[in-house]
Amino acid sequence: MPELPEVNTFQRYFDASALQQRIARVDVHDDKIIRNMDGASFADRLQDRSFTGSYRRGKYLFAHLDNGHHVLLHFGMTGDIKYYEDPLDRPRHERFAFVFENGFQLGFDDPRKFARILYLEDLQAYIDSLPLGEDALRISEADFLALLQTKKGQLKAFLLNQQHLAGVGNLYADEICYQTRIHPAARIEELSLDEQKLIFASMQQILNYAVEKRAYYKDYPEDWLWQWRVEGFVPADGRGVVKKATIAGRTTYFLDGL
DNA sequence: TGTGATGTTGAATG
DNA sequence: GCATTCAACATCAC
Repeated sequence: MPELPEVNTFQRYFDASALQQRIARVDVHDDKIIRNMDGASFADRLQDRSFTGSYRRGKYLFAHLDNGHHVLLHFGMTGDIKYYEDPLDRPRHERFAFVFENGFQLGFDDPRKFARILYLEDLQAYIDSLPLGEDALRISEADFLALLQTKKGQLKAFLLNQQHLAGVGNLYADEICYQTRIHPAARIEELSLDEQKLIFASMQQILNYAVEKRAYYKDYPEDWLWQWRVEGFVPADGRGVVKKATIAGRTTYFLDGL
């Protein structure tokens, strides 16, 4: 699930549950997703610390610690967090959990283990090392248009590239193409200025709406592609037919025959 | 049983 | 240096 709106929802959940509490210990069941140290070291670094805030950029959530360091939570394809007290509520694929002194814990669940957890002493150095583009909901229209001028290639590849723009993933990229009625394989160097502005406006509208709905997709409008990712679907305006193909290396549902 | 899945990275190629 | 393609990562669900 985790694209920008989902990670935004995780952030709100994290802020509402995990801040300003002493971490009594960290239980690490599987340290595969902790990428820059082993589980014991990670637990050692976090013990007796507390989280004081968080910062999200794209799909990256940085948890701020009271010593000025950060913990990166990147959810990969299947990451999730759950705050609970009863051990019976432990997520099935919990890889580690921050155990707070109030008896509750924040478990990090991740069946596929594609998540990336890092203990960071220098947040900015890490972001610079990626490098990570501006957040898709914080970039200005002027900067977005200027960025587009410097790139070429397929629209969907651009939207998915986190170095250019951070936060849009496979499903929201398809949603943007669907709602703008611009083909995901369109070459960005051939888009008109109006089309470029339309993409920006649509991206803002879609991501803001999803954030507002806390990424609860069942509340998404019927005229979104979201629940119609099925070949053969014809939108209400009768423009095109939904087709499935691989574009920019990812499974893509798009309107064919525009 | 085989296939594909909301992400990222690194290697190879053009 | 860019853009593109593909394999790899690991597990589950259909």
